[in-house]
Amino acid sequence: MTTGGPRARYREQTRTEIKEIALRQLAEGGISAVALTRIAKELELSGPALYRYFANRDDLLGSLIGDAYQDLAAAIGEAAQASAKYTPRHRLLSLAGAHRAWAVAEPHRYLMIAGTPLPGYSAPPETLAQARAALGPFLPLFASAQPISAVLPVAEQMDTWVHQEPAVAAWVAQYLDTTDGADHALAGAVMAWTRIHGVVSLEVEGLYSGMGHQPQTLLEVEMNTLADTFRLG
Amino acid sequence: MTTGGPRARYREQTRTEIKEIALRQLAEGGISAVALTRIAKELELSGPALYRYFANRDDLLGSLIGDAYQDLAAAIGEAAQASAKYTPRHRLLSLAGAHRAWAVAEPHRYLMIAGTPLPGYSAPPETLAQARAALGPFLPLFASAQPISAVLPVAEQMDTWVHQEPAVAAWVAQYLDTTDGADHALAGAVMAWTRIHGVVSLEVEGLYSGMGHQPQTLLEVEMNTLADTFRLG
DNA sequence: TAACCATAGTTACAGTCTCTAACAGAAGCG
DNA sequence: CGCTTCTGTTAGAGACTGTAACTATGGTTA
Repeated sequence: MTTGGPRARYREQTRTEIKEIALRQLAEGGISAVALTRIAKELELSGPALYRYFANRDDLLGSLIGDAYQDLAAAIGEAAQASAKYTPRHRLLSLAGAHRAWAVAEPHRYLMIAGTPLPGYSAPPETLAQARAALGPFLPLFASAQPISAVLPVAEQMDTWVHQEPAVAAWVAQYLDTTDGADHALAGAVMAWTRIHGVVSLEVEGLYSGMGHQPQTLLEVEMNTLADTFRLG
Repeated sequence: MTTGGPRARYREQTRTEIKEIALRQLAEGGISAVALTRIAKELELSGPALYRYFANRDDLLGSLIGDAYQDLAAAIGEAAQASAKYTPRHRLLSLAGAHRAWAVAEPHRYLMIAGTPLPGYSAPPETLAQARAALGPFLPLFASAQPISAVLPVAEQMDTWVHQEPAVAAWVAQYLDTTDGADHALAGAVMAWTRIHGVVSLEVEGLYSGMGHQPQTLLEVEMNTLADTFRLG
């Protein structure tokens, strides 16, 4: 679609080069280490030239955030494919493990999407879709679940949500054959996401340092107890 | 202790004035909005004067982080006192609610301690103690718990931890009369902390926006299921 | 009381960074 | 071939952190 002339091609290539250097800076020094001037220097360009490719620094970071979301969603999607034939409980552990593995491998990118939001940055509408792409593979695991009654308050809120917003219903329909059990599926997905984020963000932020447990083990326990709560097989 | 002459008093007062302005900047624009030059301008001082009071920007932020930890720990401690006579399950909900209430009331301060770590900032040793002060009140709730077997992997890791590090044993002893059940207590506290962080950080970071549930409800469900897992009364 | 000196403040400046303005050259397109 | 658009340049404004060198002041002490 954007395959215009050779000019558009060159433009796209320069954009990716810029992003590659930005990713390296991100990996080395965190988000605040991403500096347009130093990227320009490395490309042997002069500072303002970069503004031909990204409107400003937030635009560049937003692009990185979008890529990161997509990568994470892809990693989870692959795990979902690979584990499709196993039990829901097994698949839940698999998806959670894939989520954590990605985050641990790319801590700064994970923090960019799951950590403190940028000061003035407001996520573009696509972000919502990308977040839902990452969450979607969790839905089928809980579709036919029979959660214990303690979960009902959340399931009820999910029920009204899916009935009020057609976009949500459409999203759920992508991952579920029937819309039956959408409330349980959404409740399970949100709770899984929440617990995974709890374990993984504390690990990646280094707040578990000096504590005597392995995040991997904790994550497995969290997912197993969640599977119990939803009475997964 | 630091009550030296009048000079030390004035110094301390200026430090708190600086921190007050910094807190306002933090509340208004997040951590990146805390700027020494603008603090100086507001105090009608010239920029470099502030370096008499804080070695550098990280030093100032570190001081704010320490205060925030202490405030959060105090809020949780108060909730523990106020709910001391109730059931462990009720107390767990109470402590979690206090944690969340503090975070929602002071989102930027919460993100400062629980969010993306500062680039070059490495927490001073006191931070560990402060984190443990916030976690301590959770310990007694789980001291005599009989968790389901799924939790055992974590409890075992906690057991070796408390046996290997005397500092941890001492910390646990502050909140538990007996060191019996320290493994369950630590496992429960860490899991509670993890789940609370999961819910609250997603809420504060705005990642729940556009989702059809109330964080408060979700937090209660998370704590109730945790209480189930530990078979709390 | 007078001298002293640590402290709190100053200006000047170096260096980094974002981003705008004005302009120059070159590649593509009709 | 000429026009236009895109890509790049230099110059510079403005915000920020942090250092260096210097000055004034007020508490402490002989």
